[in-house]
Amino acid sequence: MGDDEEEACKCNTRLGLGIGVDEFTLPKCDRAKKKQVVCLELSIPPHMNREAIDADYRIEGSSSKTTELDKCNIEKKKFNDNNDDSDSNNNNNNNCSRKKLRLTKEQSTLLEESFKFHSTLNPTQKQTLAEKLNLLPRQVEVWFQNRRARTKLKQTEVDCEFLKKCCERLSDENRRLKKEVEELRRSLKLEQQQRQNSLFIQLQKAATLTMCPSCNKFTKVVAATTTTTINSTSTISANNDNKEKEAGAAIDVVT
DNA sequence: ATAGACAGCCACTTTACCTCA
DNA sequence: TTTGAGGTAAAGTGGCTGTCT
Repeated sequence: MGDDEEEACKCNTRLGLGIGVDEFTLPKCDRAKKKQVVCLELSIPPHMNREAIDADYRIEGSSSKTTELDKCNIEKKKFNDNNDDSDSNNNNNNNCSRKKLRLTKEQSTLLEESFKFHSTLNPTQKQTLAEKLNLLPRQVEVWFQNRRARTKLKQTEVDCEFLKKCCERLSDENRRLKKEVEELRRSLKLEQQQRQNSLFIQLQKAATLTMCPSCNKFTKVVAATTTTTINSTSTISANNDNKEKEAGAAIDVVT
């Protein structure tokens, strides 16, 4: 049992919450006793001191070309050198598997440039790029997948904005056309009303004329008392333009 | 022609890490 | 100085499709 393990047994700084027995998360001393515990693991792996963690968590900006995965492997190697126990090794693997890779600026730039050139990679290109960047081909592949997703998302946002603007423009146009239609309807209605009014007046005038069956002359009956005889050929014109004139004349006659 | 293995991609999700209030 | 929320990006997962045997 290593010193770290001993320390963990003496001073168990773990928070536990779980169901069943998790032998991997138990210190060896507890494992040996097969303690049944409920635990929430919140512990710093014994092989990682504070400096190691801090260094690992701040790769960006570092001039080192070493990747997280490499570091992980280094850590694994270190750990394996110090610990022969396979259970502890598994625990270490679990911790490393989800440590997040932070790409350096150089790596990001090179990946971006390759992406500009071709958004998908064939296996050879992937391998070459991975070697160039000191990354795993899988990491390059994942980066390209995520990059494609980001591009698509951005394009969707752009499209969405464009469609929104189109929609606004069409709504405005629709409102404008509706208004125009409404105005046209109103003026048409007014015109119709005016026509009806003038027709009505003409009809009224026509109703006041009677034709004498014997002499074929129109007689305008103004009132019960006064009548005037008008020559049909001269005063009744088919021409609508003259109707107003006639109406005026009729009024003169009436007086 | 068909079934199964496999690889690659995508959509969605999880997780580690960072920034900022 | 600490802390929690929210954002970002790497990585995990599952489904789909095309290719090969």
